[in-house]
Amino acid sequence: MGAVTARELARQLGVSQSMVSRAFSPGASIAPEMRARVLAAAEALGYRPNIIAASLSRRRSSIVGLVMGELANPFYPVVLEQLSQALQAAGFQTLLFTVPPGQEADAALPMLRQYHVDAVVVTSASLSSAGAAHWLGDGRAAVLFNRAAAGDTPLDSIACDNVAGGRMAAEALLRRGRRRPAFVAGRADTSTSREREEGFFAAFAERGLPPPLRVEAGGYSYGAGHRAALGLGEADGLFFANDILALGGLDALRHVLGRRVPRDVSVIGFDDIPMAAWPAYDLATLRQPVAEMVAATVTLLRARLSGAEGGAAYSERLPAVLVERGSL
Amino acid sequence: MGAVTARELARQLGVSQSMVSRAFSPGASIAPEMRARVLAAAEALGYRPNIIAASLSRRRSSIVGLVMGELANPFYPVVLEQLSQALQAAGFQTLLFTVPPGQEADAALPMLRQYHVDAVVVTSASLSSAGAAHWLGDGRAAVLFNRAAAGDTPLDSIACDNVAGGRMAAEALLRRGRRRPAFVAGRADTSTSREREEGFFAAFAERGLPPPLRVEAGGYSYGAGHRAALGLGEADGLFFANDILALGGLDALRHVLGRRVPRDVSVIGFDDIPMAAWPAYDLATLRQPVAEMVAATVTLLRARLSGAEGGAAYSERLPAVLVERGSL
DNA sequence: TTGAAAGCGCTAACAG
DNA sequence: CTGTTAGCGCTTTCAA
Repeated sequence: MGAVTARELARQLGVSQSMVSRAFSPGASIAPEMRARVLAAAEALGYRPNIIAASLSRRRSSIVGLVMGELANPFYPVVLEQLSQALQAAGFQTLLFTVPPGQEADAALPMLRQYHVDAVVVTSASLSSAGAAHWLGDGRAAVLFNRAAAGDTPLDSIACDNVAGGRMAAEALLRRGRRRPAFVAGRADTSTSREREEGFFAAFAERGLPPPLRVEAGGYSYGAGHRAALGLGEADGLFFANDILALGGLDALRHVLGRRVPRDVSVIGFDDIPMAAWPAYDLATLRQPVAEMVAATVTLLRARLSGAEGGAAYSERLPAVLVERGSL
Repeated sequence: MGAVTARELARQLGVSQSMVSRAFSPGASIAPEMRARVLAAAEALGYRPNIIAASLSRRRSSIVGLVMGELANPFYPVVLEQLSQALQAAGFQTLLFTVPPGQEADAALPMLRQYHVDAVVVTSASLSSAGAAHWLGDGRAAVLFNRAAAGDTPLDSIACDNVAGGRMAAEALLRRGRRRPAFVAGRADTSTSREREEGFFAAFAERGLPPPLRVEAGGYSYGAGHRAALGLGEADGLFFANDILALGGLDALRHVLGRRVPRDVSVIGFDDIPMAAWPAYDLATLRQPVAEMVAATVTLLRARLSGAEGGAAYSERLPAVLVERGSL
């Protein structure tokens, strides 16, 4: 380990080791010339502060834990990439934990604690109230991304306005003159599916129309969407809880049930994953504003980490955008 | 920070703090009863060793840096998920770095050094010789996943046998009686594309057949594959450097060029991403043995980290499997 | 087997 | 602005 330390560098410069530390600490009180001299020497010797040691001393790791499930849903790799890059840009590193789909993020918490991560972002998985309470009680930050906090759990959350999105899906189908709508739910334990369903059904109820059909796919996969669609032969307008389900449904409709889209049936999804735009699918959908959600998450994290501890849980809902494509 | 420390725990037990440390160190010399007593108390008080402190002291972080680009290619989320879970199971945590596609992993190295990660796994990006030398010179481990080391760089690498895979693609097309084959390359700077091409061309050359046509997509995306296929109107058998390119090509063939697959033209890809199996594509491909590659990577990492420093660079090539589907 | 003591490399008061 | 002095929480000799 040829790693040169601050002490070593200081010795060579004939200054105290503190000066090296200060040279690398943004707001520290150090003469500009001194800082320049130290940085130059550091550059020359290849010195870089040891973040592990700094973390121990500062009691702050600059590491954010990211808990993910469902990486198989193409929406999440996009989220992961953007989130990781935004965090990097904000000076955080990302410690990644993957949990099996449907399992709670709680399992990752002990590890996250041991690594003393500053904050945790949970996406495509949920955090139990107990887990959250334990975590927050420790003075750490936690943000749910694309998830709502369960019931009374006082957790920050950044997501898109799923209820409004569900309503927009309903309106789009109604504008196309669809009279026999149906909703394909994902897993009952995900807030996204529940909220989208809520908005979808509300739009029909408010117009005095009968409620749509409903089936539950039970998961978020192409195969689950495929199977779910098979039971919806008589519907003429299908709203799937997300795109990956919709793609599976679309193929079932066309290749198994022999129905034409959109002539016989309109299909609309949610997320706007890359595949939705492919010509083979050309799937209408509600686009989640991922970039804005990521930015909001990073902003929130910084506020929580620098600002006043506590404060009420913050929840932001960004609007989804209807993307009309050939399947509608 | 209510975090209880080893000293605190030791005080309550009336033992030395060293004993707490030993209780948590697998091979330490400590009486079984003592260990049990410590662990019980730890459990009761919610004590967990602070890994940051341990890392500083032990000069080993149990963190593996994972450098990725191209998360947009559906092959990599699968890799990421499996790799991260295998590493977790092996007692490592994953610090994730994403680099823009086409950029070298070198940019992440300084950060990785600062965090004193034990090893780095690079996938869907490459590591320059200079970067690798610098890294390895420091006594750390590095493994390329799904990449070959460039030229003389002495880097460990785990990948599938791309050359043999390319050959299998050629043979599959020949068995279908295709006479005007073409290869769609990805980026020239990726070893995967070059090796698959090599095997593909070799198969024709060995049979005294004229070399296939060749175009370069210039990247790994659906759109790049789509564009590349447009210039291949006269070919009757297309081998794409990977599946995501092939899917784009398939759509261009069918929806733009109006050619029927496989009647007019056979298409074959590489990787076996989930979408390849979807009915809308039903793409023949060469499946990479991801699980085996991941296992080999973890095994190699453990050997490098515990075993003798140095030793020659190790390179393992696992066989790809031909998956025949409707596009062939 | 156990305890004492010396760090790991850095940050953060506290004086000057 | 700069140097000195304590630690951060754990691992690891070295004696006992």
